Amino acid sequence: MKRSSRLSIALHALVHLHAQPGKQLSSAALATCLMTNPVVVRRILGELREAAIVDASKGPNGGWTLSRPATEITLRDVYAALGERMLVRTESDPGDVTCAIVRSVDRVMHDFLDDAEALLAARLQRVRLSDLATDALHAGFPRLD
Amino acid sequence: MKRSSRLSIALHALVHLHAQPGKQLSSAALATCLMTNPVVVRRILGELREAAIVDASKGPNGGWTLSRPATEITLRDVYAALGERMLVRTESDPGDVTCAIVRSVDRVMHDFLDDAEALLAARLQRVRLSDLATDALHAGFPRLD
DNA sequence: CTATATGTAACAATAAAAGTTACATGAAAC
DNA sequence: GTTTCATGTAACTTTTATTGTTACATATAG
Repeated sequence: MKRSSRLSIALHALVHLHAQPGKQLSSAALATCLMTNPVVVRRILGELREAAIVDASKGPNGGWTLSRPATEITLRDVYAALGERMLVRTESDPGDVTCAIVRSVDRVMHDFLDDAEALLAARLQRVRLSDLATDALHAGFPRLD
Repeated sequence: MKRSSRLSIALHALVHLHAQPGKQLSSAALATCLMTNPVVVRRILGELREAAIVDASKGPNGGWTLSRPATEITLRDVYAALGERMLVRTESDPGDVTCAIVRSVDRVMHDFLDDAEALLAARLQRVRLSDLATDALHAGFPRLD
């Protein structure tokens, strides 16, 4: 599989959970839907559980459910829960930081990326999980601007 | 070395070129500064050459120079020349696109990232190479907002 | 012609991400 | 209580992307 599909997998799983409200979906069942491994599902949803986005229950008929309505889950919540950076951080060689130019480049890029990251987060916050689910049927999607 | 340091290396090299105007710096010399390999320098600067940001000349006393003043080179130019995506594209399993949910997630994320990418490019355009170079000496840096 | 630079292909090494196996833990059903 | 079926997690393997390296062709100044 390609790089950084975690967010994609997470969203896909969440939409599946939303599509079957009240039902507990097991990691194995989700793994089949997502064409991946149950452990991968547990790893990713485990992070969402810590962020109180989903709940997990063990034992027979156990599995995953949404902790709250899909209208109250934004993509920012999911993004933050995964602790990922959507922005690729540009990094210099650690042995290279004695050079003033390198430090300057790093500092400027760091500031820029922090700034951009906040901007992205604000935009992600405008998209709700329910928007995603709706979009699976209709083409309409809230404009970002 | 860490992931995606190409932009960082490119900027570092460009500032070095700017710091010694008129002088031709060889890939080997730059590689020493950047703590990397001459071939890596050639690969990266080669892309900048195609974008008419730097010039290369062969033979003795050959090397790299800026094609135009550092005040006329923006970070967007460099970024675009490298053909990189600062935003990590979220990708789904190719065998999975028959699922309406996956396609929906992919479409929404694709739209979102395109949108965000344009936003980032606009911001990068405000930063000139000369700003970076100046920053290597002074702490002042143009505010982004 | 020679020395020295870029240009590039081919390959090796490294690092990050995902996939897999194995097993411990917990909760419901009987 | 014991059986069953789920999550939780550690350890390891596989895969992929990136970077580093070697080798050599090409061009150019002197």
